[in-house]
Amino acid sequence: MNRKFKRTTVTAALPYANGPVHIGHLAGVYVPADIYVRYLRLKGEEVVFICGSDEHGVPITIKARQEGISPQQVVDRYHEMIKKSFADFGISFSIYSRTSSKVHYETASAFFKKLYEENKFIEKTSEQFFDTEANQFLADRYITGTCPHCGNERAYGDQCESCGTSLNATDLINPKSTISGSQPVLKETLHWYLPLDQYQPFLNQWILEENKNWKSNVYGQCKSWLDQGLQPRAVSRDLDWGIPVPVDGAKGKVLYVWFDAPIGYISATRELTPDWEKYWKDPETRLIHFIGKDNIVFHCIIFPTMLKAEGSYILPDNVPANEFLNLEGDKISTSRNWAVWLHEYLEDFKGKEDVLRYVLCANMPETKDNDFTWKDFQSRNNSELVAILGNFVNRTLVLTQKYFDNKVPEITGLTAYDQEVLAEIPRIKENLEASLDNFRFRDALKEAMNLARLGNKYLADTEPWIVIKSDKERVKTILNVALQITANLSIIMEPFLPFTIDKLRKFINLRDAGWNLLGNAEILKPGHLLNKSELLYEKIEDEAIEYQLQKLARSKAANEAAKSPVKPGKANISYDSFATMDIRTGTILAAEKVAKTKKLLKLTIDTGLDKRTVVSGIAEFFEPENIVGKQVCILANLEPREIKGITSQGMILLAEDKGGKLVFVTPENNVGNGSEVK
RNA sequence: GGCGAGGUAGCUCAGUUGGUUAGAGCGCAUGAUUCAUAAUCAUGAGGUCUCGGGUUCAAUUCCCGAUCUCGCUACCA
Repeated sequence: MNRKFKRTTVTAALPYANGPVHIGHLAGVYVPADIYVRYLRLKGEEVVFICGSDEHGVPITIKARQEGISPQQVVDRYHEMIKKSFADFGISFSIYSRTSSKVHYETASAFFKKLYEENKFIEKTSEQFFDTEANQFLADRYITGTCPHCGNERAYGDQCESCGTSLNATDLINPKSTISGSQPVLKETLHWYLPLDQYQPFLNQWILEENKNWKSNVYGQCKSWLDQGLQPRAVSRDLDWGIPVPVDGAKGKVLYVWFDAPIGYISATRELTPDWEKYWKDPETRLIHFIGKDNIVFHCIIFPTMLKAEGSYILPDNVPANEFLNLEGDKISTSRNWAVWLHEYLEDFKGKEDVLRYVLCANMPETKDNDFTWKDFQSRNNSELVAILGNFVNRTLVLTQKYFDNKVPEITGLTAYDQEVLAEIPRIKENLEASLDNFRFRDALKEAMNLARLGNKYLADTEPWIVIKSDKERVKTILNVALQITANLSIIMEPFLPFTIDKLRKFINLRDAGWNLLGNAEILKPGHLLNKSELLYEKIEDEAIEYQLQKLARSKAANEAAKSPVKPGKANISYDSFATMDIRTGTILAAEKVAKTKKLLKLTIDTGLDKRTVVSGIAEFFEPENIVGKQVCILANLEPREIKGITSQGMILLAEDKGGKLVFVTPENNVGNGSEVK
């Protein structure tokens, strides 16, 4: 669109190598990126399409530990799996690399080193848990202990999975290292921080002023971050899985995964070509990042800041982030196995790569979250791909076979209507280009389908199967026009449906048709011999859809089953430890919502001992006016704690059901306030 | 709670720099047609543009408030 650029570098978000790829990833990132890249290539533009596996970070080390294998084995497995399924699905990367590659280690190290040597980082020490037996610092996830909120003894350092509370590792009672089982100690550790705050003026200018044309979801999200004010962010971690910090005395420290991952785009380009610098440093190169909305802050704020700090790189021209795709009304979830996995789809629907590409493009979450349903998948296949595109092509080819021995007939004279129809093609091309140039993929696809609709209408209007009885000469022209439409379809559909177009090109015996031919009414010359044709698409029957729905139903059932078991009991304690808890009955005298919170109620409780204030996270389940006067149980000798500026003295006892719903533990009959519960 | 995005036909989504009859595809109804995978083509029904205020000659479009959905973020003793 913007003519000042000579070439384009397109990146697609690096998939995280701890699981396979699903339709959400595809619809959000890889399908649009691939369409865009194929479009540019067809136009003869210079473009590289960069992607690879993101293989560092704590979740991969945890998965490795759980399975008793090395992190490298985990990423090897998923890297191969992801790479293969992308290739089978026709995502046409120039290179699909990985962040555990040697080139990436060198690139990321050098990048860090340059910023370090030019004093672009700030250094800070902080206290973190350290395992003296294993001799290493512990990520929050590697620490378990007793949750100070619910008493669950197996809470993690970042979150208690029993009560859902997010924690700091230092909050845990009796913290334990999951590596050695020993009690970790707090120890000072040094880390490097990227001072994003120093780049705020630059970012404000660059994003808010110079890139107002970014998609509204992207621009809005950036503005929100910038308005809140940016903070320095650590770019290193104490971990043994990752790229070592290339600084003396930084033993046991690696680059934080979000720092090394985007550099992976650069590394992959280096791996692809010695001439990589022109794709990253030439101001005449246009850099485009395709990502999902969860990645906006990294690609619009952090990575550009890194590039800016480094100094020799260009910045992204656009970051067309998509929203999320839901599945049958529910959020896609890897852990809940609520997903359509690409590798499973390719098995279940062999030869139907383009059907999924089509459906995901037609229903792409461009401006808001969208829903994928199998019924919609079936309907788009049967009533659009089969009935409109496949059908038109088949009608045209079958008629040509029947009447003209599969040779392109000559034009014996174009009517005004013929000319009108042919003149539509350049108009469709123009509309489609305007859409694709602005990353409106759904519109573009619809426009491309309009050409097939035009073809069907043309045949219906000219009725060659009737005219053939009286005027074969006229039918020559009609089928010539229909064949030119078919040839044009084979160009305009190529970015969207590459597998289909492969087949179609063979049928019409046409090789190497570039974008510049699109709109041309003489692509197929008279006398040109066509090949034998087959159907481009077949109907998808109810059984296949039913099978997929049952598969999902099984996932759902498995999730329910996993949720139901009552949590395992805790270890025995002595009566004495129980007796240390002073649990009393009390009456709620007053209740009000704590301002600016979603869950908190400020309660005034008559405990018999005194009247005190307790803050409780129950606002989602109770209306303040409905609970005044209610008698409850309260843990009265819990250490007071300040919450949102209010000192909370004690804890109200509640029972929580499977769904997380809370109910009060209330004496069966009203008893005096201050009665002991034992 | 703060911030961001969104709430438009049965379904999935466009759109309106405020202006007479608000669009597309699918689905549905009726008709035409049979070259084609019962596919196609034409016509039609279907919308208080989430709700309530305000600005205006005029609001679905601008402003304010409410409400619901999604995301980021705070919070949960």
